[in-house]
Amino acid sequence: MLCKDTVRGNILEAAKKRFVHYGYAKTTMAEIAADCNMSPGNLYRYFPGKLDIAEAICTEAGEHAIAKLRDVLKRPGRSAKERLRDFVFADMRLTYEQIEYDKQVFEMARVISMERPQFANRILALHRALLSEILAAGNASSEFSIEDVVFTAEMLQSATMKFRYPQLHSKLPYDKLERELEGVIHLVLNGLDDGGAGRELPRMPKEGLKSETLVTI
Amino acid sequence: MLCKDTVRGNILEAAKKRFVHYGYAKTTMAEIAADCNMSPGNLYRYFPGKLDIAEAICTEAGEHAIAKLRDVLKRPGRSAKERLRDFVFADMRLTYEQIEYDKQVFEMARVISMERPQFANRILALHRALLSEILAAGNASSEFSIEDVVFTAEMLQSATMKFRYPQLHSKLPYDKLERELEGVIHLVLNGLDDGGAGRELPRMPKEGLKSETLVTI
DNA sequence: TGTTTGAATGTTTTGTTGAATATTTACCCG
DNA sequence: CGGGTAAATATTCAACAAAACATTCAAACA
Repeated sequence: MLCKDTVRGNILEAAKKRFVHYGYAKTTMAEIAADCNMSPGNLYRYFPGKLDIAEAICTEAGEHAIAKLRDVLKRPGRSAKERLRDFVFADMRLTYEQIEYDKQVFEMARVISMERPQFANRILALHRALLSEILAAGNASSEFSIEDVVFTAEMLQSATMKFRYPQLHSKLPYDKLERELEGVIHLVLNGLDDGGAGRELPRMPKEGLKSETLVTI
Repeated sequence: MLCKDTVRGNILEAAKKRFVHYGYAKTTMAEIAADCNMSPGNLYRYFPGKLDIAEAICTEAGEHAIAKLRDVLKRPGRSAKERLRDFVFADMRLTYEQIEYDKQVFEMARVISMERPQFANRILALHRALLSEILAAGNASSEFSIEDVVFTAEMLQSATMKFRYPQLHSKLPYDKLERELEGVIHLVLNGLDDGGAGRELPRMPKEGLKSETLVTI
């Protein structure tokens, strides 16, 4: 959590409250300063600008989410494949809930990834590291025999990107997303040879799905 | 091609020239009409509105692209897996070139998918049908044993969406995209068991790639 | 009667201006 | 000096007027 003891932490706390409640754009530096009993100018002694305050908040939140995902992997007695499924589904649910929960967080995230492309990269790198861990564990248990774990993790991240950036699938409701992720992860885990995505999946009724599988850009 | 003999085809030709050269927004109905030696009002006898002209043009272009992809599948002596690779790579190259080639086409496509969600769905359905053909052929040759071809085609489309909607990967240069598609399609064709994405791929030097695999939203 | 026109209409875009707000700077205090 | 302020400046935003435009329609045409 953001430490309230330091001036810097104090600022972050105050800003976070405002950003989450009123949104990034609707929050002024003057307001944040007032909440901290200081003048607007003084904020610039602690952060280069407004965006950097938001970035610090989001970094903290992102790392917190990664920590949660790490917890998911701690569950004992799961095979590597099961862990991989656990992971991607937990991941999708986390981000989806985050977005649903409030639009303000979403706004912040969008602004930051627009203005600071490197921000998302840092979070993605952490995420990729977890994927690598899963794959490496699968190698260790002889469940997989993956030559280049890091590269494969990158590819997995690529294949499931759609389920982690809800901006990209705005129009798809959660149940359809879940169905797609189920199919994709099955393809990845088993390949096409063993019956494709269709076998042994908990299937949904099919009518009405075809024409709505769209990512509306 | 858009037939220049009919009034309707004439309008489409004129509009296409303007849209491609000046962009959708910067083209006025009056200009299109002037190019066809008619008054603006008369355009509405042939199309409900400006957007419908653009939609007709894009539908034609989309079907043309699908036809090209169909040609790719005609190449003899390829296994089903090879055909699948051929297909997705040709597809990516086609759309990428289209976008690179000029921003105006891109603008049109975006406007249409915003205002006419069903438009993209129709093209996606055609695309999915081709995927189904490939899978069915693979079943016929015993290369695959896919139970539900249509569902699996949907999943494949989902997994490779990123490579077909360049909006989503704006920041990735073509060679990196190709590398990712290579990895993803390998995962899908062979699953994780046989060495993951890393084996037997024409690999690139790895430095500098990690932190740029980002979809900047 | 089937086409075309071009002015009329209402909507969208564009341009402008003043106010809000982010950021900087010069200055104070202990 | 570290820690702060408050006024000065630069940028962004919002409201509103003007212009451009898509669309409509009554009239002309053939």
